[in-house]
Parts: sequence; structure tokens; C-alpha cells
Amino acid sequence: MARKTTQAPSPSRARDPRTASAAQPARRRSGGRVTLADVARIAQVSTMTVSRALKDPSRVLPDARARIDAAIEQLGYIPNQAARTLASARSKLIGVLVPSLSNAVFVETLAGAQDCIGAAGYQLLIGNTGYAPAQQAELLGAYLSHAPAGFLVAGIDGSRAVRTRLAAAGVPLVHMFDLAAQNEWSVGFSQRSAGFAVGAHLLERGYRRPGFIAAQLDPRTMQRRAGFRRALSAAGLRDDVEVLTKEPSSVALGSRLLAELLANTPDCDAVFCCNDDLALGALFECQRAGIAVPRELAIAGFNDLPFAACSTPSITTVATPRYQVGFDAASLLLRILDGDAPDTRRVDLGFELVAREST
Amino acid sequence: MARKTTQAPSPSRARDPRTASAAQPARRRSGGRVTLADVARIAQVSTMTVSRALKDPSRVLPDARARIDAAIEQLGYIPNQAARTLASARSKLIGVLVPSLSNAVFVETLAGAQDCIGAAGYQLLIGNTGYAPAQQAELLGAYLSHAPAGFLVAGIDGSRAVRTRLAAAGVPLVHMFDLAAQNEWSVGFSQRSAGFAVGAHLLERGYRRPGFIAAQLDPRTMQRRAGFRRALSAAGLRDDVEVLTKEPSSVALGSRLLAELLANTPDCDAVFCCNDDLALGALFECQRAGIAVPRELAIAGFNDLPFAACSTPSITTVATPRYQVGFDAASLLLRILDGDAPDTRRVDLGFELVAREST
DNA sequence: CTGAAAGCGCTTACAG
DNA sequence: CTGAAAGCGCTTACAG
Repeated sequence: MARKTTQAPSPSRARDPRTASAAQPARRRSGGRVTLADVARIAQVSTMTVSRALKDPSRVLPDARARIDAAIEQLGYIPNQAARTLASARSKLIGVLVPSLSNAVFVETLAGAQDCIGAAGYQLLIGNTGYAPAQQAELLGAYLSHAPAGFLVAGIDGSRAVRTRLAAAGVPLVHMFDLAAQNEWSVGFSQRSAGFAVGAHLLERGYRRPGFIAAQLDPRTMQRRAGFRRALSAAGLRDDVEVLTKEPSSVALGSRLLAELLANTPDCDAVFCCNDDLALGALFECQRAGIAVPRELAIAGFNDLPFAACSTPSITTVATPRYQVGFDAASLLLRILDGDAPDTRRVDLGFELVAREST
Repeated sequence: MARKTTQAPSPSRARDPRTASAAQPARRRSGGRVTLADVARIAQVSTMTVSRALKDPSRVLPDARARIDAAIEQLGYIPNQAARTLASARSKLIGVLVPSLSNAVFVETLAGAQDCIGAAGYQLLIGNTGYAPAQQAELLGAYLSHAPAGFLVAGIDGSRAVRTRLAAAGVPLVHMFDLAAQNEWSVGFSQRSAGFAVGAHLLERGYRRPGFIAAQLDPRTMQRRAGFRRALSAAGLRDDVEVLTKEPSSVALGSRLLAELLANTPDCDAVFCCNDDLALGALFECQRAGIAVPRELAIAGFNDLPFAACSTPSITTVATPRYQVGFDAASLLLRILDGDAPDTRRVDLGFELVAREST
């Protein structure tokens, strides 16, 4: 197949098809890379036909298709994304904005999104907003210069002004984790219900004086808190036993916050940590202080990070569908881009309370 | 400034400058977005001058520059990256390939790279190779279609064929974590020396029967192992007390591997875990089995992830400059792109053994 | 310091 | 099903 026939007028042409045009243009900037036109020439069709074969092979006759495939293979042709984007005014890039990368939750969400879009030939443009709403708007604007096909955004912090710009540019946006208003696309679950579930679980286990510790205090954390407090107050218990800080979350911080909580409220018998890192730190603090978990103090976390299942004791937590949030949000975005948008704009993936030894 | 003068021939033109050209071209595909030409028209200069002002303001007279800035502001002009890339044959994208995203180490490396290149207007195109050398080559090839300015790659798994293609395309590549051969760019540290340091530390503490547990078994892990074994054999001790598995690393796996190690070698008095996740799992396993750490068994990890400092007991480990690896590798890449490449191609950032309670 | 022309490599929008 | 023409929005390479 790749063997040259003796009919070939000039063997050297096969190596660099561009020399085929006898009259070289005066100024040529091409870096010698293989283009669609090269493929078209070898395959003896027009560039349009090659372009079609690439996009949708069924729109080209089998015969031409075979010659094109062979030419692509022979030349090692790689499509130029910039040219595609410029001509079509839309790239194969999808902007994803997450509030943090040090939080394993969002990393898994990115993995889910990546796994979903990879097959469709898209790439992720990942932006870290650092939990700053202003930064979110900033990045959305900046990414627009890449003509992204769409956006995936954790949280609903975006200013209205930016969303208007996106709408004007015709770039769809899917919210992740939060459930947005009916007229916007979103994939997530109710943070509030999840918080409520933890409160209800602790009450059911018989704890009467649960506390709450939290860091970062981003919107989702505050929603979990609201649900948790609701569960307590509905049962006639105090719902204000808590230690909050805007500091970034970490295991070490969990130890500090728990120490502070116990100093403030010695008769506290359970604690809901707004995430598993904090819960792990709280557990370490108990081990250090010789407090038996759960006999003297119960600990509940949030997210079900891998270590929660195998710590000693294992940690009760809420399993959140973070990978699925990323995957499904991306999947929804692809459907929207294909003009195959579903009717329901809000997708509630739910959550699951996982009761373990720590409560 | 933004106020319109009564001299303006037609206020409506200011809103959509493109209507200024009386004769509309027959076919116009522009989506109504603002272009360089629009800015040039408003500022009353050529597009070239606007282009220059954007790239290097000092090459344009202050007077023109002021009009251009005003026009950009007024129109809300955003440069089209695709057009830039197509015309210049080089994008503002940098490909980064890491073997895993579930490993916090690489996520921090990405953060470092991101922080470095963000100011220079570059974006990261992040690829996950899943520890598969073939996948690394695959992604390098695929990313070429985006005409990246350069590559940052964790590990030196890339096949020679791919690197030849990159060289041919003039796209520089900087290795991260491993120290490459003298003729290639790399920023990292000696994994082997780090492994040796852990072995030496355990011997110095008086442990005589250290074991080793490891997962994934990627090249870097194996280099650490080699250094560790060297330290033991040099002291005349057995260096083959180990449990290895190709499974992905996790905290739960650390528990399992330790249990297996102790089952095989009951008189083992210390264990070097190839990373901190495994070490944490080992610690949990000891707590579960009632084994006192470090009195009955010493535990050492690798990387110094945040939790290592605050567990009970705290974990001895090797602090690796992962954020710095990402930052400095990106910084090196930018220098190369600016034609300001340093003489030394290998940058050794070193490591630090952090002795804590677990040994 | 500034500008007119050509080109980058594709796709859109029409035709046939 | 296939193709010739025009255009996407910038930058390169020359001139002046």
C-alpha cells in the first residue's frame, strides 16, 4: 500500500507534497507542517471533502474516504485546532472553574469531567478561583478569549454581569454542586439536606449536645450548616454550639477547631465537621487528648474521602457524588452543545449518609 | 473621556464601528464580536499598531497608545487567541502531563506551575497519563494540535520517537521530579538519595529490621526503593523485607500492605512506606491491631503531606518540593521560550527528611 | 515609529 | 456527494 508505484512522476513529491506546485509563493510562513490541503492533494479531492471526512465520514463516499484515510496516515496529518477555532468561532475547549485544587473533592470532579469529554475530543481549561467570587468572574472573562465551547463552574458565585456576557456570546454554562434556579443548568445535590441528614443521624444515635466546626465558610459549607442547625432546633436542642473560621480547611485545623469547641463547650458529645479533613484532624486531637471516639465524643465528617473508611475508628460521613457531578455536568454540557438539551435543567444526584464507627 | 463630543459624525457608529464601512461585504460570518480592526478604526491607527501596542506598548508613541487603550476600553475588546495562534504558529497554552490527579503531590505541582505561568498570560492544558508511558506519548501527540508553547512532564517515560517530534516542532519540554540526562531540561531531586536518607535515618534511630511497602511501582517509587535498599545493605542488613504491589496507592492499601508485611516478617521493627497515604494506612492498621508506634514498630512515609505533621503520632517523612518543582519547571520553560535559557539544564531542588514521633 | 499586503489552515455558506 | 470562493482575526515580513 505505502509502496510507491513506478508510475509516480516524481518520488520526491510524495515526501513533500507542497513542492508539487511548481511556482513557489514568494513569502511562505508555513513551518513545513502538514495541512489539510496536503492531504487533499494526495487524496485527489478538495479540502472540503477532507474536512467533511474528518467531521462526519458518512458524508463522503467510501472510495474517497479510503484515499483520504491513507493520505492522513501517510503524511501524519494533525488538524490545526487554531484554524478550526478561528473558522468556526468555537473551540474544543471547555472552561472549568473550581474554588480549590487542594481539596480532593474538586480534583475528583475534574477527573469526572475529563473522563466524560475526552472521548468527544474536548480539552479542559482548568481555573482555580480560590473561593473568590470576583476571581470567578475574572476567569470567565479571560477564558472567553479562547472561544470555549462551554463552561463548567463549581458554585453559583458568578456575577449576573458575566453570565449575561456568556449568554450573549452563546456559551452555555453548567453549575456544579449547587442546584441552581430552574432557568439555569445545574448538576449537584442539596447541601442543606445533607447537613440535615447528619444532624438527624446524630440525634437518632442519641447524642444530645452536638457541635459544629467549619472552615472556609464558602456558600456550600454554610448551607450544610443551615441544614444541620435545622435538624437540631427541630428537636428542641441548641443549634449554636459551633466554631467557625474563614481559614482554609486542613487536617491540622480540624485539631485546633475541635480543641476550641471542647474548651468552649465541655459537655459537647458529638461534632459535625464540615468536611473529612477537619474530621480527621478532630480524630487525631481526640487520640492525643485521650478522648474515646465515639464513647466520649462522636465525630462525623463530610464527603467520604478514601481515608474515612479505614481510619481507627472509621469515620461516619456523607458520601457525595463528586466524580459523578463532574461527569454528568460535562455530559449535560455536551448534550447542550449538540442541541440535544434535556427538558429538566436541574439534576439532583443526591447523597448518602455513611454511618461508621465514629458515631 | 468616554463622553461623546458633538463633533462625532454619527453616535451610532461608536456603538458598532463595523457599520462605518458603508459597503457591507456580501457574506459576513463575524458574530458581532469586537476585533482588532474595530479598535484600530476607533483609535485611528492601523491594525498593526494596535497589535504592537498590545504586545509591547513601548514600541508605540504615547499618543497613539492612549487612543488605543481608550478604544479597547470603550469597545470591551478581547483578543482572539485562535487568530493569534494561527498567525504566529504558537499558542499561549502549555501542556502539562502528570501520572495521576488523585495523588495530592501532582496537584500541588500543577498549582505551582499555574501560579508561575498565569502572570505571563499562559494557560495549562492538563493531561492525566494514569502512570502509562504509552498514554504520555499519546497525549503529547494529541496536544500538538493545539500548538502549545511548551510541555511540562512529570517523569521521563516519554518515548524517544515523541521527543523527536517535539524537537522537530520546536516545542521545548521540561521534565519534572526526575533529573534527566544533561542534554534535557529537568527540575526535580534525586529520588534515590531520598530513599537512601530514609534508610539511613531508621538505622541511626537503631532499627535493625526495616521493611518497605510500596504501591503503583512507578519509576520514582522504584528509585526510592533502590536508595533505601542501598542504605540497608551498606550496613550489612537485609534489604529484601518488602511487600510490593502495582495497585494504585491509597490509605486503605497501606493498612493491607502493612498487615501482610508483619505476617511475613513478624520481627520487622520499622517500615518505610513509599508515600504518606500508605504510611497513614499503616498507622491506622497499627492502631487497630494494638501495635504501639514507634515503640513496637516505626513508620516512615514520603512527601510530607499536610496530615503527616498532625497525626497521632506524627509521621516521619521526606518533605518534597512538589509545589516548587511545578513553579520552577514552569519558570524554566518561560525562560526557554523567551530565548533566555540558563546554562545548566538540570535543576536539583533537593529534599528534606523530617523526623517526627513515628520513628 | 507606522502601515499595506499577504498569509496562517481551517470552515461557512453557496452552488451544482 | 463534492467543490470554488470567501472569510475567520490576527501576525509575519517588508517597506518606508
